[in-house]
Amino acid sequence: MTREASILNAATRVFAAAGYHGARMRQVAREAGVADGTVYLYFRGKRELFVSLFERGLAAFLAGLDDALASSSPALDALCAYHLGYLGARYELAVITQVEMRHSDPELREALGRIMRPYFDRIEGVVAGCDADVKVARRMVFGTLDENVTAWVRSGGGFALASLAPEVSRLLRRALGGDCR
Amino acid sequence: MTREASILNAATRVFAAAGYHGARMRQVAREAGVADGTVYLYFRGKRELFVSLFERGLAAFLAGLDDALASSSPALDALCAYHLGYLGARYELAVITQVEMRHSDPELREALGRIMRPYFDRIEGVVAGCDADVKVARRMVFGTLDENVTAWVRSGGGFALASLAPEVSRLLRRALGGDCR
Amino acid sequence: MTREASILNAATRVFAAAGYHGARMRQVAREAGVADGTVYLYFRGKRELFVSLFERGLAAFLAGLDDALASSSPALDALCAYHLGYLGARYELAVITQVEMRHSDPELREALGRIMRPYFDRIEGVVAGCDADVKVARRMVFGTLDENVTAWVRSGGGFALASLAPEVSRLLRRALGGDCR
Amino acid sequence: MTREASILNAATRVFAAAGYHGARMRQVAREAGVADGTVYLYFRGKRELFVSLFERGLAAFLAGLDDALASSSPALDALCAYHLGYLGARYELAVITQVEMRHSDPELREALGRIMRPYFDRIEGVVAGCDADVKVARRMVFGTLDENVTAWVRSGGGFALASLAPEVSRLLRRALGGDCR
DNA sequence: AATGAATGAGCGTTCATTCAT
DNA sequence: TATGAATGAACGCTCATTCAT
Repeated sequence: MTREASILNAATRVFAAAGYHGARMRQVAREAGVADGTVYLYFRGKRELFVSLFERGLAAFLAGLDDALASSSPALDALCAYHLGYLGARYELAVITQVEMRHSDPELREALGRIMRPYFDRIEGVVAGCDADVKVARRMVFGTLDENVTAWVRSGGGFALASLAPEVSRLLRRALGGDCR
Repeated sequence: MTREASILNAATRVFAAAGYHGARMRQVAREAGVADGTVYLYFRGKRELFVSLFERGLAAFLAGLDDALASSSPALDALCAYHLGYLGARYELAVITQVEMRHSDPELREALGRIMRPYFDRIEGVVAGCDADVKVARRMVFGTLDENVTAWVRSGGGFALASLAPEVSRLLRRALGGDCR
Repeated sequence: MTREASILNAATRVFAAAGYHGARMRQVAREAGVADGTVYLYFRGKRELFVSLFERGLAAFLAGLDDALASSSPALDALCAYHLGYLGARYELAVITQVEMRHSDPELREALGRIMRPYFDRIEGVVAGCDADVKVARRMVFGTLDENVTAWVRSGGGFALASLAPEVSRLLRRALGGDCR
Repeated sequence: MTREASILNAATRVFAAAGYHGARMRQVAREAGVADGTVYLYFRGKRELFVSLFERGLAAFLAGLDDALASSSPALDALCAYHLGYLGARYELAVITQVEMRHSDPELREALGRIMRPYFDRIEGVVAGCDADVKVARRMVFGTLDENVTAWVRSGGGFALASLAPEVSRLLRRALGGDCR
């Protein structure tokens, strides 16, 4: 594993456990097995480390999403199953997503918003053509998925997140009208 | 206005403007027109101040909710209109809700979860009897409303939040099945 | 002694012993008998503390200078005796003056230059009317005095600085022409 | 140009621009076109690099001084003209001299003092035999020259330093008595 | 000789909270 | 109750130096 990967792995654990503000760069370094200063050779600072983490997490998520949407239908079902399945298998990533995505630091929030944009676009692509305002529909889809992830995280991962997919997608399909996808 | 109310008002402004971590107790005191130490005569500390704010905000919200649900139907429509109308008229409260509700501090998060519980119960009451898993349905309703509030806050209040209510409730009604309420 | 005075006293010792860059705010606080944060209640930061020190040191110096010039003549002799006598009795102030007055930090240097200006003006007042370019003369007077202080500081205070005054002023008087003051 | 010379050249620029404390070894290496570690093959560390710079600067200065003193008289005039002319043509060297010669780091200061010794000896040789204490006279000569260089550096090189030589040496000659050289 | 990735000690400053008045 | 001066623990980041290659 490269040093950069070690640091990102460590950062995932530390940010998930302590949150952005509670996370200590020293602990990231320690858990990555590098010196404090080494982290700064790979990332400009705490914020860039966090944003990188988020960015790569979403990039990996999106990379798999395309396959999932291509190989299964209806697209909405595939999306729900993928979203819940992906995060349901990555508790720490889910925690980071839930806890930190809505952040009070304006620059950080702006960066995270930018990163999420491509996912929102995919969702809008999926709901386009349904009998629904595309933005409201997108917010419904994302909000519903996200709120279920939140509940799962709040429960400490106490149930199988992926098992919610059928009911979630059934309701969403019904919401968006019978024959849009 | 009592001193306690002054402090809570000031805290609303400060927390909304700067977020929980960015907020300074000194500024709360200053804006409330009291000395630094005085805040601690009314609230145990920063966290309790924030939680109190949140608690009272939700209590007021819930107080009006009952009337709204009683005076209009279907209940789901009333709920959506009320949620979006209430926060759409209280930008700072909406900011606080969105930005800070999912928080990394475990104790704080736990407290906020406890506070939200009664609202979740009302929503579950509204969706009970529908053809849907009650918890998933509740998460869909809240997640959808919440995500629309988030979008509104992100836009800086750039549109009329309440105007989304018809479309939001149309989709939610359809999701939950024709004849549940 | 007020807290502010304690801090300035401590700062004098610490800056003299370690220089600006070597000085530690923690040690200033410790020697002043206050907590780290207390220093920042009285001074905005390290630089302002240093500049304040310098400023007050020069203000006190200038306050006495007027009396000295008024009560003895020729003015040039009075000036030399006062300069060498004053710093000769204040080793730490002399160290700070010598070591730190020409500083590489541009903002700091600018501030120190501004502070010195009034003294330079007095010197120019003393040499005005002599058969000499007033600026060059001022630089000669100050440079000569200053270089003798430097030598004294370099020697660790190993001789009586004030005892140089007669020879210094004799040479300076001769330099500036017989009958200017 | 040898690597060592490249490094010294780069160091001159960097130290002059940023001062000793503001200078970064990395930038010296970068400007010299070598790797960070390479600097340490030629100089033990930052301090030795700075001292070497100073040492060679003064050595070159002194090498020319002998010729100047030999070829022109009176010696004092030659000295002044040479000092002001030399530094007036080497702004960066002048900056380094002014800003850093009186330094708070005790070891560094001691080293710089040792390096200056030969120049002081030459000056004392020039003023020996005058009607003046030789040390006080030397300090007057050096202090006057140095203070004029300081003023020139403070002005950002805004006038011709060498043009001050006639007035400076006129005053110094007068100070030291008519017939010493 | 040369490289440059890695090190890790070190520090100015902030701010929630306390407590003597 | 109210004050606000005082506290002091806590932390992100820098940078001179090292050393395996």
